[in-house]
Amino acid sequence: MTKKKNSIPKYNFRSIEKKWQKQWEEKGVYRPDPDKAKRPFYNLMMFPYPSAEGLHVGNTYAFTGADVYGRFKKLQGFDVFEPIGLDGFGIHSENYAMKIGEHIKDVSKRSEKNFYRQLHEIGNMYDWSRTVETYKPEYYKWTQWLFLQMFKSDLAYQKKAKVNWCPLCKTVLSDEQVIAGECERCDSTVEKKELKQWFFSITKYADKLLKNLDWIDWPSDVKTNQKNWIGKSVGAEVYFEIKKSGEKISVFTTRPDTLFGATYLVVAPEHSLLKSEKSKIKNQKEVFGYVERALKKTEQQRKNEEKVKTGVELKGVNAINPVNGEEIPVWVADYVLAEYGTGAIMAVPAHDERDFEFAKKFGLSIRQVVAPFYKVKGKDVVKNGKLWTRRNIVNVVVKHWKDDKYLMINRKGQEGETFVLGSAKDGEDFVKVAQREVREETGYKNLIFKKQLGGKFVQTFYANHKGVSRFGVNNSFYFELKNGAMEKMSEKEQAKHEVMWVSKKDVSRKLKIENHIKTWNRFLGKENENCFVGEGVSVNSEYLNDLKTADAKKEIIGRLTKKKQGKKTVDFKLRDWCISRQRYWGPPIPVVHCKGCALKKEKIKVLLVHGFGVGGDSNWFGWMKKELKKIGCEVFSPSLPKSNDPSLSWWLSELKKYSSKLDEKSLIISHSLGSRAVAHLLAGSKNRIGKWISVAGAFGDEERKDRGKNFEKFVSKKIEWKKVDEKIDQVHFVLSKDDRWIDTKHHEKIKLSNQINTVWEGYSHFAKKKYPHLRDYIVDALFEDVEPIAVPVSEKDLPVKLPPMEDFLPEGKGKGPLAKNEKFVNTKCPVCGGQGERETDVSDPFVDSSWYFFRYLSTEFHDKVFDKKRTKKWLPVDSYIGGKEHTVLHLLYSRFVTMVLNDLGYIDFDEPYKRFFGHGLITKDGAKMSKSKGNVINPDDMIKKYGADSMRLYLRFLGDFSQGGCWRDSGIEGMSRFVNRMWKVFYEIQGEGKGVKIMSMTDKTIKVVEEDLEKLSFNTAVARIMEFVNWAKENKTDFDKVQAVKVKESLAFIISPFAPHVAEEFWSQLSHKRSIFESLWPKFDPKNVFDEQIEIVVQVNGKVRDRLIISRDVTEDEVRVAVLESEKVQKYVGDKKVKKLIYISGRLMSVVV
RNA sequence: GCCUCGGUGGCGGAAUUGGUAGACGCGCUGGACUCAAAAUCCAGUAAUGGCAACAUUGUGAGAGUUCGAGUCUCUCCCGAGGCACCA
Repeated sequence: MTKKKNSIPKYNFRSIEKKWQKQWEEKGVYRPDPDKAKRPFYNLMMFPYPSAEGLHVGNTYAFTGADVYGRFKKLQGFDVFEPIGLDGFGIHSENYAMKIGEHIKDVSKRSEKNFYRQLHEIGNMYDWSRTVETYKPEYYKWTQWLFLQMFKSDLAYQKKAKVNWCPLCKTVLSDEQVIAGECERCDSTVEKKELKQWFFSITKYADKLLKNLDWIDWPSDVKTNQKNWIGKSVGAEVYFEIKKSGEKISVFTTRPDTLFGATYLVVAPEHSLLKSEKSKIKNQKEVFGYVERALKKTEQQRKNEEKVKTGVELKGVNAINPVNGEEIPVWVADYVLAEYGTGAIMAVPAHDERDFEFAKKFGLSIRQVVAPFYKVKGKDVVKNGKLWTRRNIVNVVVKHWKDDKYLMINRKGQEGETFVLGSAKDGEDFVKVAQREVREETGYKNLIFKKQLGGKFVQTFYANHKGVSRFGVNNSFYFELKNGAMEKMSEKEQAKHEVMWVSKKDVSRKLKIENHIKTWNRFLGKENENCFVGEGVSVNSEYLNDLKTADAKKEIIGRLTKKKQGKKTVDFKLRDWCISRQRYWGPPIPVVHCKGCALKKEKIKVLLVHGFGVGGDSNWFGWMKKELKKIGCEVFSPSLPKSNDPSLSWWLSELKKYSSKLDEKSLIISHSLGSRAVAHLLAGSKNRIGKWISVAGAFGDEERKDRGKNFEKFVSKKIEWKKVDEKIDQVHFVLSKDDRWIDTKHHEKIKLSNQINTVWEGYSHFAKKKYPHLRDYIVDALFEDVEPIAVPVSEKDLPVKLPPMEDFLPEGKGKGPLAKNEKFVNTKCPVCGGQGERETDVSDPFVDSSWYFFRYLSTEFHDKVFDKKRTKKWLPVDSYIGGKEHTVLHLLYSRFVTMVLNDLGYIDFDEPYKRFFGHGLITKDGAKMSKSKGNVINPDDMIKKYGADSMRLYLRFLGDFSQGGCWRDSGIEGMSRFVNRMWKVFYEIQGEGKGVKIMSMTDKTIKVVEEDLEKLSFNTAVARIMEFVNWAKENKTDFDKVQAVKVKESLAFIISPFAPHVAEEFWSQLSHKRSIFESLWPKFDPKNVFDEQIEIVVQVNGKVRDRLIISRDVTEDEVRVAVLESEKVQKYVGDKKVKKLIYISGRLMSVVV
């Protein structure tokens, strides 16, 4: 059998792809040395959330796209690090597990395996020795570490807050996860719930997050998204005094220049003024009824009722405008939000649409304080903020007494017709001026005033006859004539103007002057200037008059600040980041709630009062004192005078020294006769005291009277229990049945309102040195009212492992499933060692993903979050590619975390990503792919059918990477054909031809593909490659030996980022031993990029008429000659004169005739 | 309502940033090979008119700037994404 020479092997993608994937992994081609790499390049892509359904084609699209870029960088000689991991914690995964009734742990295990298999098969250059999974303790140990750093830097805090609660997911959502009042995930209506939550103070970094956007290399739309989210607005706080109360109410405004136009105030339904001024409100029923209804509204209702403004006036409450002392009404309305600004606004209806609508609805006054400003032909006649010469101008529209015609005049010697106009002095009645002007210029005298046409507007103009720049403050009026009666006019006056009546239609045509066009438009109702929100020139504002908005703002803020009536402020829309999640599948927040520590912090004072015949440290007192000091109490245990013959008054005067130090949180412990003394002490005490624990208290009157006169007096004095009751919150009477001195019956007779009788056995009269049981009892009583404080778990105890739990379902009561796990909850306090309770919330999965890129390079270190040196070497990330849907949340959070780590000195940069690129979405049949629509493409099927290379190529080709595109089955079909064609062409080129004359194609292609790759313009790069293959095919038999190698090597290179397996196969066919990805991208020869012959387009009057093929280095003169000689040009030029010749070098010549 | 990005053949999409509109691919039409089909190969393919060379029109609509506009300016229409009573 003779083997056919140079037979073409079949393109068997299955075996090729497997072969190369295996070799890459074995040889570690994609494992850069993290410490020694010379040209590090961190090519990051957003790690996926591993759904159980497996990799989505959308993921494939994103990942292979990022990989193309990474491979290109590798070919350029960079040590590219391209890691992958799984963002597996979170509600997504948990909900899915719940749905299919399996445990989340099992589901995750399976998903991980499946995902990693798929991620291998797409042929990316991942470094598989460094993966990161957020749900593994090795990882979340450091997520918890991050929380601790936040906690220590006062950036993590707990707060009771109204939060977004999703009733279906049974957890809290961040503002970012609420889309138009609905849960991002399950679309149920989000409720407001008051819960204690953990927050990160991202707002402390608002300014920096915003500022850095100025210089980071990100697409502008991503930047604007972030800018809007941060929502900085610069403005002022202005303080309004409430009349007859002295209380000041602060409002926030971005337009302090409109202060003179503030005609009322509005407060949010939550505003404190409603409480503080409650007594003054005359219509309380109405007001508080409204407030109650407003507060009950859900987000959904607010959304539905959007823009229908409601509100109630607080009758009897008036505010005083600080700039003019004017009294203005105060309203409550839910269009004012409590969370933004100060929860109160000054309403300027003339210049704010919401206020305008509100004022119109409730008949509140509207005052114009800003006039729109029109510049005439770019001439700005403002100097030092002031306009030059000012004129009040009156424009007058006059309607005929019978016809629908309007009065116009034509000034002799001037072009065009105008309405009657004149100027007025300040303070003059403009209506009268208008009438006067009409009379003087036209003679008509019976004018009826109809209305003013809109507010003032300002316009600059050049007063020709005076030779100065002026600005006019225009006022437009509309009059009707009662009849044609006229005044006699002098001939001189008559000669000045020609008067005419013009129909509505013609008026528009005749008007030439801007202010009259404006006037006319207002008359026609085309221009609504009642509410003007733009910037302009201040009017009706005393000292602000004639100032442009920007200057007026500065002026008013200056004045307010001086008089302490306001100040410049900045407000943000950004809120703190709520990280608590009441779910199971997340990293437990590493905090213990400890009462012991809270107690220590509070330094509770305890007074020990001993009994008959002993001292302050007798019996168990000395020991108890130590015990109480241990838990942080301040203990007094005085030895009372002459305890063998005790006088009540002596004892009391001694005790009073201490009782004056006690307060409502303090505790008194007394024994035996001491209790009796305490009862008297309390009865006569001025201050209230928290608790009293009386042990074996001697309150009876039948006790032994044979101990002396003083003692007798002591026990016979009656106790005023009623008074005692008023001074004490809680009383414990601790007794022992076998006490031979004390009868328990005495205690039963005492009936205090908060009295607890505790009777034990075997303690006799409590005269021993130690009673641990009593101590515990006392400590419990102390702890009862103490709010525990949050104590961080110590770093060496991390991770706080998520305990295995069979039942991980949320209950929806505001606490997470971990709360059900007593073994988890009960723990030792890391600070005091006492009994503590673990926090049962887990943290938001966005915390996991806010720092993962720090971890990849340090996965082998278990004693530090990351290696400083490596981080310095590789970060910030060189290229970050991911979905646009994360442009607000994830990117903002990770920027925040980076800034914090920078401030804490862990890193020396404050932005995590040098370059971010947001890719588009991939759709099917014009719709998003989703399981419910049944239009999901599974990458597994495609790889099986066409191979990873064809799929990778097709995904690059179907559209611009940043725009996304539409998946079509016929498209990948075509791409598969192309790959086969290319395969064949590669083998068909034998290099046995005579040589091809023009070889510029190779260099040109390398150049353009290189440029496209750098721009991530993958679709055009693929098109270029196709052109190259078409060209190679056309010339396949003509290449000589040298040319053949060049063409084949070039092909291997340009295809390699897209179809790495095929490229590698080509490369090895060319007898290379090492991977193509270990060699360098070919350099094109600039000389070869240009063709010898170029084509010059010839246009006549902008239309293409001819093309000249000409040598590359022609001069302009030579082109000109050739062009003018061209027959086709001659035909179009004819005998017309050639006006001009425009030459674009090497491209085009345009003949203008 | 506001902000951002888009609107180009039958379809996905190109166009050096003001300089040949429709690269490249899909689809379609015709042809070759085949008994036939698939695959493959060759040719054509914006519209209109013409046998043809060629001419005219043409980048959502209208206007403008320019020798020349898909690209710049203004007005409007449509679509996508984001924000939404943020003072």
